[in-house]
Amino acid sequence: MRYSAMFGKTQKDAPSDATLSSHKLLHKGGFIRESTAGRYYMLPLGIRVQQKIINVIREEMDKSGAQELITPVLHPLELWQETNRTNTTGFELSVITDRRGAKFALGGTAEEMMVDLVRKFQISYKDLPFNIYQFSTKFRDELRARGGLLRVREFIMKDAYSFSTDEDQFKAEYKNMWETYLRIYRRLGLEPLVVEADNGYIGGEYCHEFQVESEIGEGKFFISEDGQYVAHEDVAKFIVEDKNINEDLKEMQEVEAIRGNTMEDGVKLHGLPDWQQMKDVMFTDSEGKLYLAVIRGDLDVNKTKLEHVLNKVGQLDSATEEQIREIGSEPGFISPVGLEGKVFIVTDKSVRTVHNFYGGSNKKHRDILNINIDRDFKADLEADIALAQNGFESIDSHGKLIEKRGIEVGNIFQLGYHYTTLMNNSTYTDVDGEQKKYYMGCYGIGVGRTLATIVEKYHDDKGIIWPEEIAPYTVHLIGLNLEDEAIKSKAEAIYQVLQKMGVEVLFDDRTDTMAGEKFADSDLIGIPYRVVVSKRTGEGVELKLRNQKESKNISLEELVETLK
RNA sequence: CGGAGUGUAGUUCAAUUGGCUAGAAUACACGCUUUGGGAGCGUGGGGUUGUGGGUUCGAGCCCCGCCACUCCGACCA
Repeated sequence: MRYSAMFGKTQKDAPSDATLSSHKLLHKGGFIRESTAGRYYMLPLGIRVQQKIINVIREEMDKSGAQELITPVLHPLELWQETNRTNTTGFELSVITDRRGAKFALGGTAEEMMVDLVRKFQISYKDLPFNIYQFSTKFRDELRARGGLLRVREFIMKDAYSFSTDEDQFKAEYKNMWETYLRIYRRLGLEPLVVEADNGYIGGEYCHEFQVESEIGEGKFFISEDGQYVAHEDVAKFIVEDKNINEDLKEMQEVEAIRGNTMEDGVKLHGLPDWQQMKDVMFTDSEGKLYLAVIRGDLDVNKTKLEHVLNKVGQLDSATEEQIREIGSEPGFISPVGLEGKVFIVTDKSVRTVHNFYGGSNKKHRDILNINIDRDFKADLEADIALAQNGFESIDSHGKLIEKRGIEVGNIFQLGYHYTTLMNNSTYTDVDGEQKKYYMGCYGIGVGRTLATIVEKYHDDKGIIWPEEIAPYTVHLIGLNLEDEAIKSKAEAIYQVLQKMGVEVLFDDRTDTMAGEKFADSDLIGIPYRVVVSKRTGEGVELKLRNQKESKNISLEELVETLK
């Protein structure tokens, strides 16, 4: 490709609102251009990188035994109604209506479509297991797009769906995908951590995220000191040590408490440790039913865990002050004592590590001292609903938990019978002639996000440093002094030779551009091999690798040998 | 959805208290010059100041509505 003919040139300035390196560099380098929030044009340079990433994923997926196909972008809305996901998805479904009035969802994920496709066939147990996947544009009406390509509203995703007879057969495929993903990311120059995570609206019981460690990442997770336990904040487990559990139970006592509504206010007023305070957080579901989460004062409630133990995934919100007052309590002074029967009380296991809690009384400016579970109130449910924090002790003696941030570049989900239970006729014929439900899994990789993550990891202050496997071109050939016919024809000749060899070359053939500008562009674009032809290079050329400082002069033969 | 903020040339930004034909840099086009780290000179094109209304002799600037975008949070991969 001749630079002079390429659509989409480099640019000195990045948009003023771009904050991330990947966003700035991809914009300046001429890889992407903004359309509206969270939607991007992918320019010729960007497409080449994207295509190479896709090819790596495709090769490894095919090697794993998965089979590529494609589903329509418009999903009949009835399918989403069948699984009751028109309301429960985390992202807003975009729905359009055709001229006959038929409604379609713009696909954000394709479980329903794949199950619907599979049930159109007469599948026997002999056909199982299989794994089908696609690359397609996904639509997610994110509340807030951000960070260049990292969180967008339209993006290409590789999504795979496995169908198995049972959990055992599925687990083999889950492991297969796990290993396939690690191979894919290794080829892309990424080393993600595999993090236990929450299934969210996708459904199913367990899943893993592939997180590339990064300060700009949105996902928070924990890794144990020995590296054996890696879990997302939503699901991370930890040991809650006993506090004053040997102290005798004292008599409950209501006292005046002129204080503010925060935990600190309580600590200050009573002069007692924060862990002895009872923290009470009120939640409501979509029907207005109230749930009181009770936890030790030094811990926080993990809403995801709470939703799971209540079987209300994605359905809980903080209760409003009005709702709290309606049941006879008071914001900032909530207590489980006296609320039994009025709300559903869930206590964290940490409530059993402390005696003689202090906390609110459901009355403004009145607190209760020496609250004890069982004696003074009863929980409707006891569970682990606590949020992990940096430095907490991990379970199973893996050491302390270390907090990390990461970019989630992919995930693998166990779906089990979730979709095949909700969708009619999604069955295969087993050996005994019975119709049985499929055991499913799904596996996603965000292509654009992966691309941006690679840039986040591979760049310097001058530009991108693409790993060779996915660089838009292998060689950036720079011609200087091109007004000199001899030099010009030599550069042209090298361009032809490399192309004939099958080497992908971007040839900076501009005659009206300063040398410095060409070098700056080449650093910005980040192609691995920079080859300069000029009056200085004589019979040979100058070769410099983008990831190295030194350049060297070599002969044409050596160049050909290097790039073979 | 809550809080904060911003919309002026393709881009980055100016424009005094509300006052003359809305400027500069960069990018783009042409000419000259120049070719090892974003060079120089000259000329030129490029704006319904997001949008609709209002106040005013006069609005880029003040007021109101709407739209878009950004940041923080909530939400979510």
